[in-house]
Amino acid sequence: MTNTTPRPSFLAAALLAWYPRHHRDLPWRHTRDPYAIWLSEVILQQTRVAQGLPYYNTFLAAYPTVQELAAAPEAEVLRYWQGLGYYSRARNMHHTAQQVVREFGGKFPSTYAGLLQLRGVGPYTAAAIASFAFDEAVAVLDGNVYRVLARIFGLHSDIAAPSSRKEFQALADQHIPASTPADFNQAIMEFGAIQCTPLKPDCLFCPLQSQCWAFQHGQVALLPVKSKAKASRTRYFHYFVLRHGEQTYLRERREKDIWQGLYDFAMTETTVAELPPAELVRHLDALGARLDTSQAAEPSAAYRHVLSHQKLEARFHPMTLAQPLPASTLRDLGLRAYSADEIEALPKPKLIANYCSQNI
DNA sequence: AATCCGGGGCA
DNA sequence: TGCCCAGGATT
Repeated sequence: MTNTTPRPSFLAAALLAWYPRHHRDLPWRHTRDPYAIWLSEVILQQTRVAQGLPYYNTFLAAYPTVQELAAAPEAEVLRYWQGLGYYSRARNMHHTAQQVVREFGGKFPSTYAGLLQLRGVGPYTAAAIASFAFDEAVAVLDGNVYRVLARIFGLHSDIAAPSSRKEFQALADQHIPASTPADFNQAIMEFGAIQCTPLKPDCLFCPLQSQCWAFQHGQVALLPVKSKAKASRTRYFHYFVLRHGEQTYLRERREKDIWQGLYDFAMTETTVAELPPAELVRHLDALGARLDTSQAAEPSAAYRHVLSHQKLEARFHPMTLAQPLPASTLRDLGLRAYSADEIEALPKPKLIANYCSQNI
């Protein structure tokens, strides 16, 4: 009888030897609870560990179980997510939590295919949960894995192109050991995050140096190949910070745009930096805003805020109202008056939270 | 296949 | 200040 257990590939063997000696001690590596693993993986989408770690702890303390997350109001969930960005992640998580509770009796699907059906769970997250929580042998493919594979095997396909996905996935699937899929997935991502970094990788002390195509060919800095994103557009936001007494008016952003579900002020947008004074007057008029004095409504300096795909330049026009805004305005624009404490509790974009912390 | 969706770290 | 990083949904 011959031994049919496949020998681990050089890649798996090297990574599995490297991992125990170098990995970081992170809280989600001490649990097999698919809920906690799911939370950590969604937070870590497009987010570094250092940035996501405090959110993970706070979020898990607020919602220790999927039932508690499902029962929470969406605005509260978004408030915990405030500052983390890509807010659809939080909205999708909330939706999925409710689905898991209602349809699956509070238990997560236990297979890659089942997990993939959940909103906000794509190939990466499904593979991560399936392997970490359920030991399914499905290889994760994140930015770290792309980089490690591209360098080790000298793959020059553009990793930004969806078509290269198959090629990298096939390679990863070929190397993941059926016996320890979770360790392999953790190891290859951690190796990319710590050793085989985007800039200045530690090739000198790399256990894979002798078998790394990029190192052997002096092309480490050239791999992976990744096409650049196109230049982003600039948008100019003009916010009307309307106050009456101790109250300030805000509204929930419902339109299909950035920051859906978060709160900001009444505003208008222009394609040039300046808002002509006549336009300002026209907008205030349309709001039915009766100002307290003939104040010149001096706008704030520009707050610049850079997203990956847009550059925002925001000016704030603080105004004191002589009377509350008319009910028709509140209805039409979705505005509501809030106290300072209530504003603190609302989920807001970083830009607005910054402004409020200095001015409200 | 292309585009949209935040924010932070580092040189 | 500019450059780099990184999954999923939508169209």
